[in-house]
Amino acid sequence: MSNHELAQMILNVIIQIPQGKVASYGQVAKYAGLPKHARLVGRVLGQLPEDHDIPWYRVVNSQGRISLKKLDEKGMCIQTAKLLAEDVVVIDGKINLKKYQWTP
DNA sequence: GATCAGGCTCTAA
DNA sequence: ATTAGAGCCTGAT
Repeated sequence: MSNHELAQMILNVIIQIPQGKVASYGQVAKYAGLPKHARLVGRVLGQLPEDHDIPWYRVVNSQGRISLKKLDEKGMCIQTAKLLAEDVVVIDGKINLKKYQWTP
């Protein structure tokens, strides 16, 4: 299958994350039917097309932390801000997964 | 926390 | 086509 299809599947899962909840990369990968492709999820998000309704900021790593690379300080800021705007408490780039992890 | 190893895709040579 | 390096990860040491 093409990488684009792959991206579609992943995005399709991500857009189903309800407001006020977050999901981990591995979780998204799993629900997209890609058990071990957590890293690919991150990659796809990084290469996002311009025409997206993707709440990428609701996707964090398995430890409830924001995994953006050092270069993306701004992106990280935006992500925390967006989450905070949705009633998700983010403290120093960390989220309480107990409360906010998405469980379909 | 920090480190290691495992697992998987992408890009470039 | 094969090889090598790197990446917005994960689970265990």
